[in-house]
Amino acid sequence: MNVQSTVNVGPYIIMEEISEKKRLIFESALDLIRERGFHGAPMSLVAGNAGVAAGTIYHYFKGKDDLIRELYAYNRERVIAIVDKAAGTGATRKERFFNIWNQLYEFYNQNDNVLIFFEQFLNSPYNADKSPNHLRGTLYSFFQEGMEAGEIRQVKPELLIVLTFGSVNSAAKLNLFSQVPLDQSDLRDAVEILWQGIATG
Amino acid sequence: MNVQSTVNVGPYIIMEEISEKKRLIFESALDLIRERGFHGAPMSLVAGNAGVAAGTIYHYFKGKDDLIRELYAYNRERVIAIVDKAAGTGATRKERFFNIWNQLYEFYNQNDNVLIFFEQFLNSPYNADKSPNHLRGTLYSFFQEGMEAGEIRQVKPELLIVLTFGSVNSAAKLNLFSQVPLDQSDLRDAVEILWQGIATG
Amino acid sequence: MNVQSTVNVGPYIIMEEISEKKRLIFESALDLIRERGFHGAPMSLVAGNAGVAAGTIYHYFKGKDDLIRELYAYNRERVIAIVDKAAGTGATRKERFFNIWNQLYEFYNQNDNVLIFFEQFLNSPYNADKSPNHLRGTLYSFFQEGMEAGEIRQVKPELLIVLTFGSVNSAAKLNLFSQVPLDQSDLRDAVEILWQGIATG
Amino acid sequence: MNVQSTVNVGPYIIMEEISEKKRLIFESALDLIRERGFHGAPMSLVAGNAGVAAGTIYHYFKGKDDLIRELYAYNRERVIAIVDKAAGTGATRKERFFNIWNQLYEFYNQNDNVLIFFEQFLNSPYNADKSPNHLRGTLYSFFQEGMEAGEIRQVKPELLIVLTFGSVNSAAKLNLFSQVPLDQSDLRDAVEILWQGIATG
DNA sequence: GATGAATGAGCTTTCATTCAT
DNA sequence: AATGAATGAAAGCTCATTCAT
Repeated sequence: MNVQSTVNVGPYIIMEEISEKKRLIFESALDLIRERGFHGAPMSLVAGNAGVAAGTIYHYFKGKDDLIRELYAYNRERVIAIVDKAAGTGATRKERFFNIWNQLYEFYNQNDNVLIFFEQFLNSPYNADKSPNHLRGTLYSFFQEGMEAGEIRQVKPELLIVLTFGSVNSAAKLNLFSQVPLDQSDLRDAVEILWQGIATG
Repeated sequence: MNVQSTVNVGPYIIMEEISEKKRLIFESALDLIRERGFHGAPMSLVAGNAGVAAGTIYHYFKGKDDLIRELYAYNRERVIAIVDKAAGTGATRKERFFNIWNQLYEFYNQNDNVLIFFEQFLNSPYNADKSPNHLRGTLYSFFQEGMEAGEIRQVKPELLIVLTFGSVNSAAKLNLFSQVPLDQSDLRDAVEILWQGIATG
Repeated sequence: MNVQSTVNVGPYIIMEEISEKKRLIFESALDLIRERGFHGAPMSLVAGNAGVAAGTIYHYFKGKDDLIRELYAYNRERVIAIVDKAAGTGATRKERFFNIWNQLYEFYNQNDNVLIFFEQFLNSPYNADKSPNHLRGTLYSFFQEGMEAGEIRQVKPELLIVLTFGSVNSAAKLNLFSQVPLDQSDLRDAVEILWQGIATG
Repeated sequence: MNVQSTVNVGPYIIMEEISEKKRLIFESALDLIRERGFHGAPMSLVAGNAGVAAGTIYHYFKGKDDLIRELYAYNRERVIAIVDKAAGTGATRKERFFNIWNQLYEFYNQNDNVLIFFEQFLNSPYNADKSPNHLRGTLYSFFQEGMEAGEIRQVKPELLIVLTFGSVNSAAKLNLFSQVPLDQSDLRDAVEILWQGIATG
């Protein structure tokens, strides 16, 4: 099955497999965009680095726009899966929050091409309305329930969501791209700053 | 004196004047990039919307790269000027922090073309090393002095800087581009969350 | 017996059978070319609309050129068959001429895809020398004999042939593609105009 | 003035001048299409044979479609001008008809690229409705007045128009592209056949 | 015979840049 | 300084054709 999407299999949401060719094209595009931006990722190069002919991409995607958008949807699912999994691990809400933050950080840190791609995509005309994403879903419930339990400050959940993603992104970019690498202690600082701000008392 | 740069005049950092034509070109480029991305801002359109001929741009800029980079430098100065000014207003450190955050938010909220441009630029190949910016300067001293005074948590100042900018950006984008507009109360929440996280006791 | 050609079987010229697949491919190509021109009839679409795979066409034709040329040859035979049949029906030469003209008109009127295809083909590089067709054969003899019998004006038979086909085509295209539909009376006008011009006395 | 169109200057309809570059591009396209068809006339070749760069064409035409359509409109005007001029020369209606037919024949005979282009264009998807052209205008009035004067058979004028053009085209193509060249006597035959058919008495 | 994924040459078109005016 | 016609490299994409299955 080539269409990237999700299916419900028992209690878990899993990503359907994507064809090997599609994965190669995704990987190639992701790396090129990270390295050279949308403009520096012509279809010919995406194809070349993926080891396929230029025309082959058009069997899997309607065009460059479609490729970019599917690339985003695919990686968005990866991030959602990380949040979903981390949100289920930990005894306390605080522990679960720390797990979410740390797992996201770890993911971006090891997949800086996704991090860069996301930021390029979200602020580009490909993402027509430039709306932030992930505003619904697990994280929304996580914060809402925390507020109901009196553990989280009464704030619009969407605000908490974007502050969380913003915090992870800022830390990851600082570590990856500046002369200021972050060690474990710095990361604890970063997540504690956020938690202390959003937790009650 | 067309080259955009900064000079120290007594205690103030001021921006040198830029020619009217340059300003028109900047404005045109900023709007086009916001609306259509780098890819949708060809020099001919930048020129057209600025009311000049295509060739004219090349009297002011070496090429498109140069234009983009100068556009960034110019707006970076605007942001620095806002931080510098806000950092000097307020009785307490907390007040000054709130002013900085709010002034930045206000600026991005009223200049979403700058916000979008920044995010596109910083993650693009134009910004070769993708290094976050603003890591030195007024904000650095602001946090450092706060730590020395025991009012700010002992954390790498660069981390505090990116978290601050990240927080402002996240809030501004949420307000501008989502279906979740932020009112004054939400904004107070946002800045308080951050301050509570970085302030001691 | 897939190769399309003609054989003489007794007094009749008959078309050899063509395979069902070939017929489907011909029909598909004819309709696509009529609707979208050569340029809008890619092999993949021809195959798709014929209900076969792209590769299958290459079992029946050497390539697109070959397909087009065979398509022409096939329909040329259909037209020749119509002329041949009509030329044998009618008591007088005039009656037979009217039958030829009317049968041709009827054929084109009911097969506008053939009409359009012919005009596209004959003026295209597929028909390298752009030579008009049907210059020999039944119609040639028909006119020659008419001249010998003193019933037809002494003119180069080829001229009479192209004027006849031109007259039928012009009328059919007027009826099919303009806002000026032709009724039975108009058709009689058309053929009478031609006959009055070529008949003696 | 670059836009090809017509203006009324006193009693004459004249064609506005078109720019030299445009004329070169038209000429190049016409020759290539004649020689190789639409498919064999890529923009790069059209440009090359016109002595301009590929991009230059796009200063004068929106795209290939636009070029083709303007090419048609331009040559259509040339043909209309010929008819208009010839229709005004000659003492009798018959003389004028002969002049129209002969001038048209002469034009196509000397501009076979126009003849071939017309036939390709009219039957192609460029001419979306495939409607025959020239159905109104000078020729329409010519036949209508002839009928009112009792000199021309009572027939739908549009039918007479397409028969006239069809007759000229058939003769020109026979002469140009077959092994049957037409001499002056043949041409007189051709036009007399038509006139005898459409004239009364 | 039949398939359709894969190929890659070649198409139309865009656009940063130049330069004669 | 200012113009904008002209350039031509390079982009996205199509499609006739092949070939492993």
